[in-house]
Formats: sequence, structure tokens, C-alpha cells
Amino acid sequence: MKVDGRVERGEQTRRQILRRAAVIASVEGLEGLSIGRLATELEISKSGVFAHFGSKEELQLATVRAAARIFVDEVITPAGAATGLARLERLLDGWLAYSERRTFPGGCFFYSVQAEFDARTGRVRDSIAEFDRGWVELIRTAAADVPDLAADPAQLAFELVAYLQLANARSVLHDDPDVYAHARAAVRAALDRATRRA
Amino acid sequence: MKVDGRVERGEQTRRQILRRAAVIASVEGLEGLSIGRLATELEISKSGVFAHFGSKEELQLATVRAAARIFVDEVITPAGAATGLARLERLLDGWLAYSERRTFPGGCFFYSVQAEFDARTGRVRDSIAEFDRGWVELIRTAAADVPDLAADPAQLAFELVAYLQLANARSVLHDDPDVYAHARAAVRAALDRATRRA
DNA sequence: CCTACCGATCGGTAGG
DNA sequence: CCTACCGATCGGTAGG
Repeated sequence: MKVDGRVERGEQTRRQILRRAAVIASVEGLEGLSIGRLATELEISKSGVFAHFGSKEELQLATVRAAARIFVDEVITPAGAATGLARLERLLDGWLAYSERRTFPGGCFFYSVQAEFDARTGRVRDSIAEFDRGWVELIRTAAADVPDLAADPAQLAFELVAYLQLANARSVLHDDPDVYAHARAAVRAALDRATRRA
Repeated sequence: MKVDGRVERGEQTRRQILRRAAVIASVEGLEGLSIGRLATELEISKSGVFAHFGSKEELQLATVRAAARIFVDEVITPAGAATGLARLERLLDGWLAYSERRTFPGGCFFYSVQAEFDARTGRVRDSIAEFDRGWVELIRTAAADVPDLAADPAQLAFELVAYLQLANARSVLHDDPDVYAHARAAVRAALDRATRRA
């Protein structure tokens, strides 16, 4: 074992690269993310960045994984051990707060890169699609776990996720924070309908 | 006046360039659209493409305008002279059919480029944002013109547009046409609620 | 992690 | 519309 801390510094550099990469990609996309630009911004050499990943595709995949960890920390973990309606509400509120506080400057990282890669093929697209499936499935399952739900969980999940996504999209495109109020009203009304006693 | 048809051929070439540009951009984005690639695919020289626009930004702006004309022809014009609830329904059905039939291979052109440019600055982003404002305003106005509407038109328009956008996004990302059924059910339920007599 | 490269492609220009 | 260029930047490699 080396004791001069070289490995440790290497991992720290890698984390710095990925943090910056996720920030850039949320604005410019994962293709617009260039190794040369990352190197310039982080004040290391281009091959210094390159050596951590071996190819641009691996850099993109590692960036998606890093963004997924941030998403989990900011949206899913805070929902904690809540169950039933409280859990669903916490996940939805958590997502809206995550988008609104601009954890990523271009809004939700996954909205940006999904639209960029949705019509392509390859491992990057696949990893993004898998993340999206997991998120929607999480919301569907949380909806299904609400006692006496008066709605199809999959249909309700579709509608709820639609409100979140449009709020993020329109707030970034129009610099308009008011759309979050529309999204919160829509979520509230949908949950009220779905939990109304027959 | 020239009578050898040179100007006419020039305009035809320009139209061909823009049609191809809109198709490419719906998959690869307006930045991924390169003048060299357009030239290769259309079998003309790179400077032959360039001469029509003078800069990449002008090519991008012309592509947005060309896509807007296609959108109007496919979604808005078919709604014709219908009024009230019928007009709103025709616009929403028309949009879902336009997305589902893949007028653009990457799904709705404007969804793709909005996500690409939403966090940038400049004339291309401004033209895309203006188009989006116009579309949402069209839906809000159509909703407001429904007699005895039992909902806030702006809130209803937000929810309806959200269903359309998520159906497009998820059908492209997951090659899953079933999401259109979710969107149509959500639209139907929202319109039923909004037109229910008190 | 570095310097020093490679071929390919980018947007754009000159001159016709 | 063409050929023939330009400087800049891209992802990636060699060799340390």
C-alpha cells in the first residue's frame, strides 16, 4: 500500500471531475460536455481528465451515475421511512424542491439528458432510460401503497410525474418560478381525488 | 429577371436543407446538427449549405421556423374552425397524433430543442421559448373559450400540456407507445372534470 | 498526473 | 452552387 495519499488524491480528483461534469451536462448536455473544457475549468491537463475514464462514453456513464447518487440523496433519502400517502407526498414535494432549488443549474439533470439521448442508441441512453424507469416505478409503487387508493396507480403516477416534469421544463425555459405553483396545485388536486372516500 | 430558374432551384434547395435539418435536430439536437453532415447527406458542398444561411445560428433559427410551420400544418390547422370544447379536444388529439406518428423521428421537435436550449442564452433559445409560450397560450385560450368551464383555464392548460409532453418524452425514451393511452385517459378525465355541471 | 502529438471534424472565408 | 483553404477544437494515443 502506498502511504503518500496518491490514490486518495486520485479519487478526490475524480469526484471533482464528475461533480463539474454533472453541472455542465445539465446546461450543455452530455455531448456538449468536452474533456478539454473540463480540463480547462478544473485546471488540470486534458489527458489528466481522460486518464480517469478511458473514453468519452465512460465519462458520460460515470457522470450519469454521479448525478443519480445526487438525485437519491436529495429526493429519495429525505422521504425516509414514511409510508402510505405521506411517503408519496414527500417524494413529490422533494422532487419539486430539488428542481426548484437548482441543485443542477440547468434544472433536473435527468430531464436534460433524457431529451438529449431519447432518440439515440447505446449504453448512455440505456442507463438514462433505466434511471427513468426506476423513478416512475418508485412513484407507482408509492401510489399503490396508499391505503384505499381510488385510482389506478400507474395512471396516477403518469399524471403526477407529468406535473413535475413540466414544472421543471417551463421554469428553466421561461425563468418562471410560478409554474411550480401550478404543479403543486395539480399534485394536491390529483392526490385529493385519489384519496377521496367513495 | 433571370428566366433560367436559378432562383427557384435555390429556394427548393433551401427547403430541402431545412426539412432535413429539422429531422436531424429532433434526434441529435440543434447543436449536433452540423453543416458538414447536412452537406454530405444532401450531396452538396459544405459551402453550398453555408451560403444559404451565413452562420450556424441563422441555420438553427431557420430550422426552428421551418419546424414551426410543420407544427402549425399538422396540429393547429386541422383544428379548423371548431369552437368551444370541440376545438380544445381537436388541438389536444392533434398534438398526440402528431407526436405518435413521428412527424419528426425524434418525437416532437420542440420538446427536443427546448430541453437542449432551455438553460442557454441567445436568439435560438428566445425563438424556442416564444414558440412554447404561443402554444401554451393557445391551449389556455381554447380552454377559456369552453362554455361554463369549471376550472381555471391556466391551471387546466398546465395539466393538459403536461400529459402531452410526458407521453412524447416517455414513448421516445422507452420505445413504448402505451404511454399515449395514459395521456389520452388523463386528458379525457381532466376535460370531464372541467365540464361537469356543478 | 504531465507534454506532445495524431487524424478528423467543426464553423467559417476567399475567390470564383 | 463549386474547390480549396483557415484556425480551433474534438476524442484519443504515446511515452513518461
